[in-house]
Amino acid sequence: MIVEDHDATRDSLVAKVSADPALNVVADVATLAAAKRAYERHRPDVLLVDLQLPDGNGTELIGAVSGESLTLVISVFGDEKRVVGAIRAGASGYLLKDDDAKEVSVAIHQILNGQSPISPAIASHLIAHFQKRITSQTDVSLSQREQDVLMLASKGYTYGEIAELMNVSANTVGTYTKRIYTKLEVNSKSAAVYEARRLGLMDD
Amino acid sequence: MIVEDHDATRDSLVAKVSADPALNVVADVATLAAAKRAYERHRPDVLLVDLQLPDGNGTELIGAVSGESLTLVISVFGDEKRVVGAIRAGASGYLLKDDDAKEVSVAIHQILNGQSPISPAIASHLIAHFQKRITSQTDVSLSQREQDVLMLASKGYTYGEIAELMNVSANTVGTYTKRIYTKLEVNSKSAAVYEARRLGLMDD
DNA sequence: GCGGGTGTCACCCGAAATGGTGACTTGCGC
DNA sequence: GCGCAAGTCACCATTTCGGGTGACACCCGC
Repeated sequence: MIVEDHDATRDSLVAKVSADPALNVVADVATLAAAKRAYERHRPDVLLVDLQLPDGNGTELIGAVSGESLTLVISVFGDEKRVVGAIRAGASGYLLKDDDAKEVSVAIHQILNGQSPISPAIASHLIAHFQKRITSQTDVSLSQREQDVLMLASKGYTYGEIAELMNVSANTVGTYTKRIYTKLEVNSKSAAVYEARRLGLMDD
Repeated sequence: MIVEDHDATRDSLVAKVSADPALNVVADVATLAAAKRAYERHRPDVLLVDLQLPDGNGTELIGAVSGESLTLVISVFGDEKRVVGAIRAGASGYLLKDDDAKEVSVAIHQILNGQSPISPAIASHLIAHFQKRITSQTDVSLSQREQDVLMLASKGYTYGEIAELMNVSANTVGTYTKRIYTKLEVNSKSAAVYEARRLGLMDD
């Protein structure tokens, strides 16, 4: 199914997909509302969706069908917000319109095979998200025991419970905790957990 | 600079890159140790690196040069651990050897332009990481005020301070906090922060 | 219109955390 | 061998939190 408001582009997509004997276009629509109706009727395996629609945002549609159908975003826009939003919502691929849309049918097959076709210009945003914490890292590091304490604290254990789990005294846990606070420049467990995660200091 | 232990593959890469008049191979090596030496001597703009090297892991090299040079992984392996590790370490692109390595020079140019060429089979792992929380989400949701409280709590503010910042009474903050605990099934601020982040309930 | 979620506030108490200080040992680097 | 990070423990005062209970008002959906 194809969701794209620009008539010429939509027709072009329909043509490209139809050209592949293994693929079948069950519906092509221009608005979010029409897309929702058509989706219920046809339940397509894969949706090609444009993010910018006259009556709403394609991301919404992606979120709605996520888990039921696969979606491939085809957009002219490649800003970080849109990209991350679409991926978060459940998109399996993201192609820039001019860039790679020539080979839509290839991309569709890739998606059906569990792969994720992504234009290089788009992928850089995803990667940036992954690396954000790492690159902006300060030179703090937590010792093993400190990490252990933080990990357990983040799960809601009290000093006493952590002490038992680590086989040390509760006072020791207190000492570690204070050292963590000093290193991370915070003064509470919650802030420590937040900072540690933000800085990528916890191995999840 | 090219880091690849398999002779034939390395030669092939060198040939492909050299064929592009805009690119210049300053060094091609087969081991991690040689790579480190060559890196210091040449300081290349871009490194093509294989993850599997006889004397160590390519990810290590990526981490070492991260911030100074750009790296493109070219590997036969596409398992999640390796992919995420390499990206985390700072790689800007990741191509599967057979899959897309034909167009290495194109990929290098993309990288130099701030883009990130990634094989579809690889990208799916990154995307999976992004969506992990979303797909496995339970149906909890926090109200606006609850999110506000959590956000401030995660920065280390006490009930009293949060109350001031939100212009409500400290008791109210306590109420919100307890409601958060109930929803997330936790019983401390740190666990709440941890859970909320894990579930993607906080907009960072 | 009733129930439920949300927003708001209050009081109470015991448990827990925070903050400060001090101290001993081990191991590693210079 | 000295210094410093790390691991270990202790004591103490003050603050904060967690959990329980109760209350009232608003708004939205069924």
